[in-house]
Amino acid sequence: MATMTIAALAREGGVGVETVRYYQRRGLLRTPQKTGGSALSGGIRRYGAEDARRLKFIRSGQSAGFTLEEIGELLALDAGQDRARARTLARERIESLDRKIAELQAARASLTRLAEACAASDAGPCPIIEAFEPS
Amino acid sequence: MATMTIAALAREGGVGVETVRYYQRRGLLRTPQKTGGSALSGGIRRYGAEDARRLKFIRSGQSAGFTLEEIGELLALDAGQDRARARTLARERIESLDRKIAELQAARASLTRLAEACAASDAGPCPIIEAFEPS
DNA sequence: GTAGCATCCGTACCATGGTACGGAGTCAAG
DNA sequence: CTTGACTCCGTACCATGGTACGGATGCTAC
Repeated sequence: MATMTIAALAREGGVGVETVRYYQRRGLLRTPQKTGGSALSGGIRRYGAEDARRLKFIRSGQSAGFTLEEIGELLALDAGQDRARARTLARERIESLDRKIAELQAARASLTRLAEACAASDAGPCPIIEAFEPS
Repeated sequence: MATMTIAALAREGGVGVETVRYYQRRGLLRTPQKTGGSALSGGIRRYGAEDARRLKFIRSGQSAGFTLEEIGELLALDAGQDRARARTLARERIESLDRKIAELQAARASLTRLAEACAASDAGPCPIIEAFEPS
């Protein structure tokens, strides 16, 4: 249940070794006991499927726009089972996602207009700035 | 044509004075000549509608996901009229926006599922992590 | 038993996009 | 002609999310 080296774990999660260590420092991933090693020094830490799952969760949370701090809170809630708080976090994040999506769609529309206008004629000023102006 | 103080310009653009200065340092906004001032010292810089327009463009560009560096390039292109490059930038950014929008929509769907599952029962583990797992 | 990797760990550094500080100068009102 | 708000400018600092360095140790294969 704990067979991976840190490099294998990082590969599983699609991140670098240094990033795994960073998440450990941030308290998002555990730092397992070292196996082997002579009494008081050395040894290698080994990771298992649960660590990989957590790491993947962190990445998913990031792409959902959570900060690492919020992800930490979600992970804590997962353990503590504070359902109300979890629902609140989820709702807030959904609202924030909706705002961001609308914003990006508006930006996309502006840019599309720009590209079309720019492609339509080769004379006159390219309406880059105009495409962004409050329409 | 150049009547605003830096604070008025900042207010117009919905940013802070320090942010305007930062954009000047980054070369995104001009730093106009000082008016008044005794020969070699002092005076106040004044800004006009064109500056406000540029500032708003910067903010729009940011919400479209351009970095300040890319915005700088767009502003330069606006002057230089390199239409091909402008179109390329716009196309790339649209593709990037599409990817990002799809990602956020996927995240939203995940979170919605989470919230529903979490609301549906008050027993068992709240499926926070499960909602994010590769579905 | 040693070469040649990988791991461990602390610490330093990086990019991005600002925000704050502080002292000197400026300007408008009273 | 002073007070008080604003400006100017350099420099320092901040948060976020990493990335890099380097010496000591560990592990594995030959």
